[in-house]
Amino acid sequence: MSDIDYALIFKALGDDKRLKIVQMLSDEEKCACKLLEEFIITQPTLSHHMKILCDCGLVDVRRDGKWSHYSLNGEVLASFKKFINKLNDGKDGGALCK
Amino acid sequence: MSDIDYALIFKALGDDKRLKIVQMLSDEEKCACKLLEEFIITQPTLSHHMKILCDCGLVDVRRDGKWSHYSLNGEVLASFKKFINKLNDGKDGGALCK
DNA sequence: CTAATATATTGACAAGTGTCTATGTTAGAT
DNA sequence: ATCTAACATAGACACTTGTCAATATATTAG
Repeated sequence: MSDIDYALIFKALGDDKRLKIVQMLSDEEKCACKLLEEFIITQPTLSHHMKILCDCGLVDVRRDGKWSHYSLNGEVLASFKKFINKLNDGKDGGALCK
Repeated sequence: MSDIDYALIFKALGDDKRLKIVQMLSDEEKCACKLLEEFIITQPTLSHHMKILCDCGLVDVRRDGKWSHYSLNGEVLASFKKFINKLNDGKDGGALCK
């Protein structure tokens, strides 16, 4: 259930276009053709990016006839947020003494 | 002040070793030699990874004689968390109607 | 000064990545 | 079945990346 590879998620988001795609998927799912309109890349390139986003677990696909609808996976996103929010710099008066 | 390239931060964290380094820097700064002990990589390779982490803004260096002490940059980390926490899947009863 | 220690820089190389064109696959319309 | 639309897959290519050995720089000790 929690075989999440966080480095893989970071790597997936470490590309301008994929990061923008994830932001576009925030709050609402979108089909590939809608996503494609926002970029000046070919359809196979978008398909490649979506595969990377799906492989890391952050994005789900819902097939509906000819269309592929992509959305953020709520559980993985929540775990990912949790992972990042646990990081702490030691300067903001936390549990550590100076 | 907020010329933060988030994709660059994601890219920096998209490597197993760099992600582990950032976790090691959570809560307390560490010098390069301490970090190096945890990995089976050469010193130049660690130096290369630290440069990438510093270049994206997430990590700061404090030079102290022969030693370089690395720590997480609180402001960038906070902005980064904020950026990620704004992402939302549209399924958890947020402001959206079904 | 010389020597040693901690770290950074350079140059090289194999492996990985983003992109394209071409082709394949699947579903709906005619 | 044929055609078209939406998407995926395969192969190729330039570019980037992680790694190392070798070298350079900077600081401290003697």
